[in-house]
Amino acid sequence: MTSAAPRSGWPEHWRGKAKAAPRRQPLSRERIVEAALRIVDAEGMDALSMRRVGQELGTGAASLYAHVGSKEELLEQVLDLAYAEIELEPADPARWEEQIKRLLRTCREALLSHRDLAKAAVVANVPVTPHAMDIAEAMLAMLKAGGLDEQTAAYGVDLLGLYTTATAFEASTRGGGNTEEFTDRIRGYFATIPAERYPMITSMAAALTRNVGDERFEFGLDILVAGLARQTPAGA
Amino acid sequence: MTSAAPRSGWPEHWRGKAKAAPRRQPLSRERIVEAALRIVDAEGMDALSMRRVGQELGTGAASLYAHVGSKEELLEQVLDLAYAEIELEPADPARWEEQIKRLLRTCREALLSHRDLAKAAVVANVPVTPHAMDIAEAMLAMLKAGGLDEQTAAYGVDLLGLYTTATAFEASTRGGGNTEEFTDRIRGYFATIPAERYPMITSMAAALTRNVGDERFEFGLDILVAGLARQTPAGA
DNA sequence: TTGGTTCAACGAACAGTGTTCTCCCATGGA
DNA sequence: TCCATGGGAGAACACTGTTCGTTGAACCAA
Repeated sequence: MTSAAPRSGWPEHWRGKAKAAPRRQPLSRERIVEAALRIVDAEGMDALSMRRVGQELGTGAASLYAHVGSKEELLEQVLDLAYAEIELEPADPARWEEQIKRLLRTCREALLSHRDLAKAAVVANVPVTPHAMDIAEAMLAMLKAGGLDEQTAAYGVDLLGLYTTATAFEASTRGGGNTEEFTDRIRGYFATIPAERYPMITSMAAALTRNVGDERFEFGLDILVAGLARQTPAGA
Repeated sequence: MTSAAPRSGWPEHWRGKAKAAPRRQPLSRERIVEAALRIVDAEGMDALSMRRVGQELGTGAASLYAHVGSKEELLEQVLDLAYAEIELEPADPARWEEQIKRLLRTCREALLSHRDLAKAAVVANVPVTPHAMDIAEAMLAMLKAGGLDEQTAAYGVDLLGLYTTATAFEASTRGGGNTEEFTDRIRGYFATIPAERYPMITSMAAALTRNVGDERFEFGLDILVAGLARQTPAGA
C-alpha cells in the first residue's frame, strides 16, 4: 500500500507545501467516469468496483461518493460516455431503414468495443442520460421519417434498443473467452443429451450453435425493422 | 438469531438423542432449490443469498455446497423449477403461430409470477437444464411445423427466448413497485428536459410511457412471429 | 494577517456477499 | 463392534457497496 505512488499527507511536508504537485488532479466526476471506463476496457465489468476505481485515481473508494452518488449512477455515466462515441446523422425518409440498421450496428459495436459493458446496459433503467437520449431521439426521428405512427415508433425504439443491448450482452459473455471453444463445448453437450427426448435439439445442433460473425444479430435486425416498416400503411 | 426456529445442537440433547426429530429432513438438492424459489417469491431476487437459503432450511450456507456447487448453478435450478410449471402441447402445423405465441405468453407469466426471477433468466447462460430444453424443443417443433428452414428456426427460438426473458425482466423491475408511480416519474422527467434538443421525446412522451397491460409485449411478439413466418416460402 | 467556515478527501468500519477449510459426528457396511 | 465415508456446520477469507467521523486545505470576511 505504502509502496504505491506517493499519496498526499507526507510529501508536501518535505516539498515545502508548494502547490507544484497538488495530488496530480482534483478528482472530478468526469475523471472518475473515465477511469471506470478504462478499467472496464482493461479488465471487464467484474473488475469494476468502487475500490478499484479509487485505486486507479490514487485514492480510496470513499472519495468517489462526493461526486457520483452510487455505483449504479456511475455505471449510468460510464454507459453514457460509451454512447458519446456514436455519431448520429439526421433522419432521411428515403433510406430510413438502412439508416436505423446502421445506427443499431454502431450501438452494438460501441458496446462490444468496451468488453462486457453491455452488462451495464441490460441492467440499467430506462435511459435518461444525455447521449443515450440523443440516440433515442435519432431513432425516433428515423422511425417517424419512415411513416410510422407515434405509438408504433415509441414501441419500436424500445424494442430495437432492447434487442441491441440484449444481444450485445449475450455476445460479450459468450465471446469473453475463445468463441470457438464455447461453441464446441455447447455442441459437445448437445451430443450427450438423450435424442429421444430432444429430437429437434439434437438433430439441429449445428444450426443452433452456428456462430459466424454478426449473422445472428443481422437476422433479428432484419425481422424487427421489416416488421416495423410493415406497420405503416405505405409499406403494406 | 437464537430466537429463531430451534437449530440442531441442543434439542436432541434433551430429547435423548432419539431419531424422532432428525433435523426434520436430510437436506437434498431438491429441497434447497424449492427453498430458494420460496424466498424469491416472498422477498425477491435481491434477498436470495446462500445464507438466506440456509436459514430457510434451518442450517447455514456452507451446508448447501454439498448439493449445489455454486450459486450460479442454484439459480439455474430455480429457473428450471419455474419452467417446470409450463405445460407444453405438441406442435400443430395448422395453428403454429398462435401456439408459439401462447407458449411465450405462458413463459412470460411463469417468470413474472415469481417476482423478479427473470433477472436470473437474463444473466443465465444458454439454457441447458431439462425443462428449459423441453421448452426450446417445443418451440423448435412449432417453428419447423410452420415450415421454417433449420437455420431460421434455430435463430428464431433464440430470438424469441431472448425477447421473452428480456421483456419479462424489464417488466419485473419496472412493476416492482407501483407501475403508475414509475410511469409518472418518467413522464415527469420528460417534462423537464430541453424540448429543443429532444423534440421527438418530449412531443411523444405519452406514447413512450404508455403502459397498458401486456400491449407492449404483444406488439413485439406479433412482429417477431410474423417476421419469422414470412421467412418461409409459403408465407411470402 | 488573522480567524472562521466550508467541504472534498480519506481511513476505518459496517453489514453484507460467495466460497472454502476444517473439524465433528451420525450413519452404513464389514 | 469397529471403522470409514461423507454430509452438516462454524469459522474464516477475500471481497463488495456504502456510511461515519475526522482531517486538512482553500477561501472569504474582518
